[in-house]
Amino acid sequence: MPKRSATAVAGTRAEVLERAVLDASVQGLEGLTIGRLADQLEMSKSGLFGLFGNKQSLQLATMSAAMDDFRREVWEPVQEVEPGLRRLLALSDRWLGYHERESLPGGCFMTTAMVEFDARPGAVHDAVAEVVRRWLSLLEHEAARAIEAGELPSGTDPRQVAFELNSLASGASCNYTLTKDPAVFELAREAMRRALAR
Amino acid sequence: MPKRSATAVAGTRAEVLERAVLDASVQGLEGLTIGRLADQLEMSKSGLFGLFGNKQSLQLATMSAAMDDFRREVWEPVQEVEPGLRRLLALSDRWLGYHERESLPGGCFMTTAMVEFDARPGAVHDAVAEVVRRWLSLLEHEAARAIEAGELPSGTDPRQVAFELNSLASGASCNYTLTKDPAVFELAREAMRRALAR
DNA sequence: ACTTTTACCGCACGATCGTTCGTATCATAT
DNA sequence: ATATGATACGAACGATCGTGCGGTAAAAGT
Repeated sequence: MPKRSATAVAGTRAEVLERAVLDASVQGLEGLTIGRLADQLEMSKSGLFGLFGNKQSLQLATMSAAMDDFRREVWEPVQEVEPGLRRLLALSDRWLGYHERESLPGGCFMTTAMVEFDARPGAVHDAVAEVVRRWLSLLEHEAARAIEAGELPSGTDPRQVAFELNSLASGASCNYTLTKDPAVFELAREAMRRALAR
Repeated sequence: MPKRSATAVAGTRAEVLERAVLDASVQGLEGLTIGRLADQLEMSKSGLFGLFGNKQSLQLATMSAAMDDFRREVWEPVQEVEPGLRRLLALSDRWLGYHERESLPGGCFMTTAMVEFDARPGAVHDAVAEVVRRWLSLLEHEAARAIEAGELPSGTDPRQVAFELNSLASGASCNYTLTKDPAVFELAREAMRRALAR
């Protein structure tokens, strides 16, 4: 006797992924375990397994879900701010806020996945690399608009801006998760402001 | 029949830890496996296990060994540079150089351990937190000397400097390990110089 | 009303994990 | 020469991992 109707499939998948994102942010994508996940959701291992086919697909889907959440919570809200410097400032603030309110118990998901798979070949590595590349591209693009508009000195390297903002936000998140000292967010806010005020 | 004399015990331990550091930089401290380590070193699982008593001790010893290497390769060489700004600049350069020459296949060990254990309670978490705290303290102390000497504007927050340098170096290492694009080190060098030239 | 598909389950598999135990060999001290 | 402690070994343990198989009940299609 199935616990859910056929029309609730997508619902089940979403529930699993929601839980998986929380789990993986703490234990890592490799530390994700089908058995533990099934226990937490009070469903069978094989049932959960069948939803994804293999662990790697679960890992990829989990990362995808985490990225969706990040995009929804951080990127999309600042799309109403005018492009360029203003948007980068708003983004920095919202980005840090996302980590500050502990949206994920294990801190920045992208950083966790990146550090975990940066030196391991495979499909997950490639997916992580692509996600990071795209995110940095977005930041670069926005920085480029700010430069065009004269809001940043001409000659500024957009990659430079993107790298600095990303490193600072990532560093803040890790540091906070480790120490639970919210003061790092003020340090990061200040540093990101300075990176955007040359 | 033992393969090594009793006086070579410390040598065996050192060999194991050397290998463990390389392994853990890629697989993480949790991904470290006694069996795999034993295979690589062509010794028995139980023999290797006995050297440490339990896995957690192996993890702690491995991190300690990695930190020793980092201190030897990065921190100690710049002790001959005069304290303050000059030393911070030399440190930044040497720090990035350490990662640039791929001293560890998995990139920055401290970052790997930090991201892996930041949200998991236990002895390893506490050890990582202590290592990070001490490293940031060193950076802060050096920044404070630079401020005293007037090499950085008075009113500068040493914690701010330490946080920025650490985030940038860490970000550069992760990014490089993921993409193998050495250009990120130039971005990091530039950013660290700017963080030290206010 | 009957078939097919979907969604899930229980069970079991081989592999690998950390760990324990008993034992054999060497270095050293007596 | 003998006893002792350190070092490393092989074998085995219970647990847990990802995964495959066969079945069952509900939903969907006809």
